[in-house]
Amino acid sequence: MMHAASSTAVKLDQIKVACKDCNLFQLCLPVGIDARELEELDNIIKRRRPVKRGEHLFQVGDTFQAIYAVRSGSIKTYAPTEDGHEQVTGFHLPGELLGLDAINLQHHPCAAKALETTSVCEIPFDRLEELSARLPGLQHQLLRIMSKEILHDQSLLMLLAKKSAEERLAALLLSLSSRYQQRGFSPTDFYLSMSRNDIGNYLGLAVETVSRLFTRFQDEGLLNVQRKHVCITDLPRLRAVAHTPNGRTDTDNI
Amino acid sequence: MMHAASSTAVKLDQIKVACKDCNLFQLCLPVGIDARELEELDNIIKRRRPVKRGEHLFQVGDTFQAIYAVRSGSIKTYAPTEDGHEQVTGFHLPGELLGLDAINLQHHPCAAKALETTSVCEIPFDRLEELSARLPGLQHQLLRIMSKEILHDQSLLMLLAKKSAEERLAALLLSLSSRYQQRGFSPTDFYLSMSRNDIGNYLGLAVETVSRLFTRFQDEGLLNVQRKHVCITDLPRLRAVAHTPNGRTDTDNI
DNA sequence: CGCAATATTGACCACTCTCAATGAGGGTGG
DNA sequence: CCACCCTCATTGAGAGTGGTCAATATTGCG
Repeated sequence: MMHAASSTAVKLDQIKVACKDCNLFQLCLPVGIDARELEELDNIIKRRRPVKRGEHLFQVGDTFQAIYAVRSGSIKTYAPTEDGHEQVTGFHLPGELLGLDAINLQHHPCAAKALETTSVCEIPFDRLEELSARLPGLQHQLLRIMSKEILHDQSLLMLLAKKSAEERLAALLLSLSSRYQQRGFSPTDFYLSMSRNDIGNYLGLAVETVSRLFTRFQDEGLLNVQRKHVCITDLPRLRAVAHTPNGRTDTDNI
Repeated sequence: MMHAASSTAVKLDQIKVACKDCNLFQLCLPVGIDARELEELDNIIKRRRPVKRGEHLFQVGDTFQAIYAVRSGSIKTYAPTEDGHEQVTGFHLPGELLGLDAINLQHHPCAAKALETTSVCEIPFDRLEELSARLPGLQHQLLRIMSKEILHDQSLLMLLAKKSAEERLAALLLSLSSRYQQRGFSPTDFYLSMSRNDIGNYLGLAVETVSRLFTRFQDEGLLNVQRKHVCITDLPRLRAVAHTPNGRTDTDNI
């Protein structure tokens, strides 16, 4: 009995760790999902072999089968525009989900490419849907997550519609900072896995503008930047530049 | 019996009509929801007294209780920005839902104001969630709708990040055109219920720019515009200006 | 080591914003 | 019914942010 109990405890713990590792806590933690339910959720999650830099997790038009959670590394999603160019729609760091935009049409409207060696969890969507029909808590979380995604996009809209180049880049840096911090990494010292091109594309700016802004920020003593390595030296002043009131803000969603 | 059958038929028909009227077909039609389920859905929908021009359906920060479907009229949603201004996040025409961005935080991140006398259906969200846990078809539709919303926002992102003022306004007009057409109204002849200010705000442009573009489009023979009344006279060429390949496009989502 | 891709920096210019004035509706009250 | 006002829309002139083009520097990779 003792043994059994212990074994169960270990098992549950492993599940929690795996789940956390997959960063699916956002799927299960916030509202009550009990141990059995957590295990059911864990059962449908597949681990995939790591995706190498430049490889695609999925391509535009691929039929939709699963959503993905980044475990480590980073992914960029981008969509082709009518005029043949592409628009970067997001950078996905550990703990973040991607693929939710494919549910409606059952195929991926954007492609997902690894910015570095990246490991992800794959969550078959039909099984998730099935499961969430049985677990109200899970259904609720799923809806919350999708709502959060909508909110995120809306805050990006604001950024693009109203903010200057300076404010946009500052906001992106603050967003990365806060997202890294949430995952236990340094909020002031991190590597940009994406190119200047990706950043410019994402923020609706020319590469040259992004480059100039990085040097300007550095000249103004806000940060040190050396190629892909960024070290924010004056977070409060960077927040001022972004015009986001200090403390936790919408930038969490950028 | 005859009587009973007839009565049932009428009842179902009424439900369908009401449902269509509420434009909740998107919630139930596309995938199989049977008559009984349709009735259950219909039962939780509330009709509200019409909202007059300038009145709010909800305010920023209001606790989230329901999502809304526009039956007739039009609604604009807008969010306050940090610097005290506001950002218009969407125009909602008959048949379109609003409030999905409030699910995550349980309060409305944006306000909804009627642009004209507008009637809406109110769908209490807790009851919808409850119902969709029992009806897999409904759950699926709900997720699809939210995914569609995400897709919509992403196409807007592209608009704001990459397109010129000209392309933006053309895209908005085409979007309105196609949405009116879907509802059985003329795709070339309609009233703009929103002000130039709202349009500019939404598209990330100054009012003056919007105004100048309207006159330019008119001078170029693309449309006639007189205050709020727009008559598109050269749809193909307007599409060319928007740089959206002809036929049905993403603009449905703008 | 050399090529290719990515970043940085500079000069110039265009698009769009800002500021300012005028014009057009729409409602209210005299 | 008209005068008035207030909001909204239009139009013009000037300025500035950010884009484009081009050259150079740096890094990574075969």
